[in-house]
Amino acid sequence: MHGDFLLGKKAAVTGKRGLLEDLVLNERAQLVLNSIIENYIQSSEPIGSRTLSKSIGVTLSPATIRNIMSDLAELGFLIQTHTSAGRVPTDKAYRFYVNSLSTPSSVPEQIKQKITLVSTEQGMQVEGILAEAVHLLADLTKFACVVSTPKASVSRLQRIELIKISEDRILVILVTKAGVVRDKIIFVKDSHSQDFLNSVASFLNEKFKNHSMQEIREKIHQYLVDDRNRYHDLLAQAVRLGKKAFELNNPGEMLIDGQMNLLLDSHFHKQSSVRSLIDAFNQKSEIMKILDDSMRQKGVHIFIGIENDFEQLHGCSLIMTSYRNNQNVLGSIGVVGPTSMDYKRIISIVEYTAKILSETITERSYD
Amino acid sequence: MHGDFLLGKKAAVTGKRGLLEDLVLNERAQLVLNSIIENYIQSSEPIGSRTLSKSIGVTLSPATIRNIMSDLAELGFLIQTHTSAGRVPTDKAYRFYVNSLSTPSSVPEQIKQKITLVSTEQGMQVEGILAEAVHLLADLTKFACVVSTPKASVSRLQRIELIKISEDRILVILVTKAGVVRDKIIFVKDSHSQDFLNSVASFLNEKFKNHSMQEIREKIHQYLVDDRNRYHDLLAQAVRLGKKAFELNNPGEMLIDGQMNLLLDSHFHKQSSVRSLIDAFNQKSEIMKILDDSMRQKGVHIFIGIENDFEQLHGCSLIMTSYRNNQNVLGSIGVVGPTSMDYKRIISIVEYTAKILSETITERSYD
DNA sequence: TATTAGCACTACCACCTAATGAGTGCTAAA
DNA sequence: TTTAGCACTCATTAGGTGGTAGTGCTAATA
Repeated sequence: MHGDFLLGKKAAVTGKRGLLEDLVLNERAQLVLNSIIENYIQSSEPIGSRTLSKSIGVTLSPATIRNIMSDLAELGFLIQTHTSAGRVPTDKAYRFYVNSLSTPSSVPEQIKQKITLVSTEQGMQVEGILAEAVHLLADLTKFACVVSTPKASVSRLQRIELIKISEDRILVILVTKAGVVRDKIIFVKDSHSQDFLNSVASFLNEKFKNHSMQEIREKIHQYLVDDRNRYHDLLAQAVRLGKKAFELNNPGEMLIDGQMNLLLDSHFHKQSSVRSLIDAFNQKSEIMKILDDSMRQKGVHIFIGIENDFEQLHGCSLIMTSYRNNQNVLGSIGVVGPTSMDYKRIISIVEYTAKILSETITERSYD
Repeated sequence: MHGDFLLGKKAAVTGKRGLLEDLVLNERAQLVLNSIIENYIQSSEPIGSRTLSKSIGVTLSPATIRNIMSDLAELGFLIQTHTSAGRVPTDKAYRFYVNSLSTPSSVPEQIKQKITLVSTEQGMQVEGILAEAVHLLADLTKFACVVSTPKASVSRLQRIELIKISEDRILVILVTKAGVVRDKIIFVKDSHSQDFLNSVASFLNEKFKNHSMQEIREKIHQYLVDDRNRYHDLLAQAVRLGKKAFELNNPGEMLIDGQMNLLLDSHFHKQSSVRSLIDAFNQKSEIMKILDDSMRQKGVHIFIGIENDFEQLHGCSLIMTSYRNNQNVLGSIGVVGPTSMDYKRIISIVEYTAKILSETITERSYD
């Protein structure tokens, strides 16, 4: 293969190729590639050999650069839109570039200040804080941003209240450790007195405080199948009401902001891609999956182009990370933008926003 | 003035002109105007005399139609984008057209069925129902749709609960007659026992049930300034907590859906107008004003072009109406689209959706 | 052997031109 | 009062041109 000589020593010695992680380009090729990528991120226009030979630090003639570019193209890092056009980085190139970003660049003071503004208001609830965070992120990045609300199943119970609202309706209030208040109304056949509901509530509080909703549901299920509990009246009723109360019927929600930013972005101006983008954002469940995935991992999670599982977002890159209260992961927040986004900048902003968001929520939590 | 002969008898006799309401065009002019508008709504392209002479029912030569069109243009109903282009209706024309729509067209069965689907799920809260309604509306109309959540100040109290969450935090739950549950956390200096909070809550419930939040705030204010109450301890504390609890800190919210639809619409494809549209939707307070306005009036409220007070929406038409629980107006819902929208269709859909929305919410209310 | 200069070639782009066609207004005839 | 006819306007389209930014290849150079 032609491009072989571009491979750095490590790869040349071990002979490993094809696996991206092991692929090491020689210094000059790397310089050229990075330079192309950074130029393209700036200009959004195909980069030619002459342009590059000027903007690059080292003195290399256009012809030399052409040779290098040609090899990089052969290795799949660059493509041409047409014969006589400059080169454009591929997803593979971005991946290489992002992997080579060692030191996470720090957020400029000016932007830090903007982010610190999040939710100074005391009365603000968690949902409000999330909305503000995602709005801020959209504003700073000029891309679409998403945040998932704290997962009901993993949140831990701080307090439950049962309030009789009418003969057949009971208002259930769940307060989680993270400070999220969820309310829902359950319908019952038999009327219960408020006093009775209070006993049930304090029973549930005592038994289940600090447990996750998931655990609670499992325990309730055990009670239900255990015959011995059948004759204990309060217990039986409590369990029956508790089952309804802890049934989660909201499938986990997410907030989106700045979708419109994407439509303005020149990269998505082709009619077709706009359509599918809109569809993508209407299909929240798919995006939710990606958010869920990045909850399970530490640090910032980057999906470039086709690396995410949602086909309609294959033309985008996603930068996702989780937010926490203390050490408990609650949900994730991130950015959806063109593959040619300014990764350094966006990654640092997402990271910092998530950090501030975590701190703000932790302050308000009951742990 | 040239166009005088187009005026119908009523106007010609009374001599009233200039006021749009009194302006009556003769039958043929009206036919031509309506035909132009309906054609334009369909095609979004300037209508020429020849095209019209074919599509119009009556046999009129292009030349005759040209004469009529020329007069209509002079009266301000039509404009030309350039000399040799066909004619396009003005805002004034749409207003005339909408005013002349006497019988509200009925919603096709097929669409009715779709709308009936709203919120069959029992556990759904009011906010969820609103979200579904606005999403449905956006889907059916393919425009941007907005709905305001029930105004806190006019909603009437069904029940208040105070729950001690930590030494300095109290969770306040407000349930309104319309079935809306609002929760917020208030911070207090002195710790209170749950028992005490219960007494305060039952005092507040007794005193204020069925009163609007606005009234309640006023009454609490009276208590506060009345010296006689100063020595009654429970009362004084109750009032103090109540003041905090009923302070409304959410400025009234709104849900938006289908903004992206507008950006796809050919009418907004000029770069400049897209920008300002996006800005418009980010500035929710202005749209909120319009929604508030249309709460105060009965029936469907139509703003054509510059008729609304928000300059950035001067290129749009808005179809707004209120939704209710029983007879109490809670908020409003509507559509934002191009001035050349299919008024008949959109009006009927908005009307019907609001009707179904009202019914659904009424079913769940406590009145 | 690696680099570079030179050259032929390609394809987009911006510009111009001419032809087309859908529209108008005006006038005179029906 | 209506309409046919005609001259005119102007957006749109297609074809043609030159310029430009890029390429690949080859031969000369360091």
